[in-house]
Amino acid sequence: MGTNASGKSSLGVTLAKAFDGEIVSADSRQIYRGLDIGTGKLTPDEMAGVPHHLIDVADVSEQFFSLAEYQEMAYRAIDDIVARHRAPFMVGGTGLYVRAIVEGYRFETAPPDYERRRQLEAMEPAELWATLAAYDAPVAGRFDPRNKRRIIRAIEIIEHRGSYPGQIRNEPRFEFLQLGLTWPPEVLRKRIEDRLARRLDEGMVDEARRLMDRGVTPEIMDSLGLEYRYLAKLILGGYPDRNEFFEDLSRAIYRFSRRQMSWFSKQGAIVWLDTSGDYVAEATERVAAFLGYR
RNA sequence: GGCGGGUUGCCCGAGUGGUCAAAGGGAGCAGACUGUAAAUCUGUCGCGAGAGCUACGGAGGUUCGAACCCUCCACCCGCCA
Repeated sequence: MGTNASGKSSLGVTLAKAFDGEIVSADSRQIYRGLDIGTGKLTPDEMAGVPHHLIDVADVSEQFFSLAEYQEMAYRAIDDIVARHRAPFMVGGTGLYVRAIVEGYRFETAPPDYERRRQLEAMEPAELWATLAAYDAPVAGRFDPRNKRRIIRAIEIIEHRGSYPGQIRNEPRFEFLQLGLTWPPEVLRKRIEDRLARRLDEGMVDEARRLMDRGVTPEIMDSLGLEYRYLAKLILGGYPDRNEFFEDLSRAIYRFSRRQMSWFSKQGAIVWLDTSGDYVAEATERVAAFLGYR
């Protein structure tokens, strides 16, 4: 199995084609139907006959698509691919999704309680943290008092099962070859800007407008982050001109990709391809070796 | 030509005699994060290991002490002509 840490490109398709594989997307936004241009989904043509899984499997709504749901669906897809004697290729840059599969995260069964969350959400960070501390002071000490979202989840878990779990043992289910791509900062910037310009040409603004017309609220748009967050702001008149929008968004994407790097570079087993060389060839060799070809 | 306002660190912007290397924001850089992860959150941010050095348009001056007061110069901006 391979994973591509940054940039979609068609490396995944190329490899899947070469090794009789199928793709399992690890992209937290391509999960959603209707987010196409802004997430850079491949067109059927670009997929070149390679089956893609975990794309367009959820609707954008108030209820988020959780990591646990992702894991469950991904496991199912991978098992299915393997059962048909084909090779699964995970592709995508959502670090947490990749890790949940690669390391075999196990989750506390504490499903989100949207009602309760609304109440907690209304609290001030300090108050919220105090609530958690009242349940379990040592656990509260591990959380940043200002990070509401994570504290809310901790409270949710405690209220659901009575206590906060200690270290949960992972159960990796597969063996992985992990491949990653990186570029020098200036190159990365350039690629991001070019890609953004291309998406705009492809009608990204209209896509966002359509979503909003269809009832996706500005709050939800905002929670989707990056393109959709900034697009909503643009559509709602939050930008004096397109240039400022473009700069803001491309910077945000750049920052995000740095965060991705920060995440993946902790992933010890990842093989970073030399992007100044023929990385497609390098990737192909690595995969061949991993799969035991020659 | 006259009167008034302005010039602050990469950018925006606060600061009107000491506690100012200078609030705050942005950008940059680094990082955390096991049920929203393109999310959420944090640290750092003039140079130097340090003593210290360099900085608030420029040059002088007042003062024990100036980004803050005075003088001249430069540029920008309003109103009058």
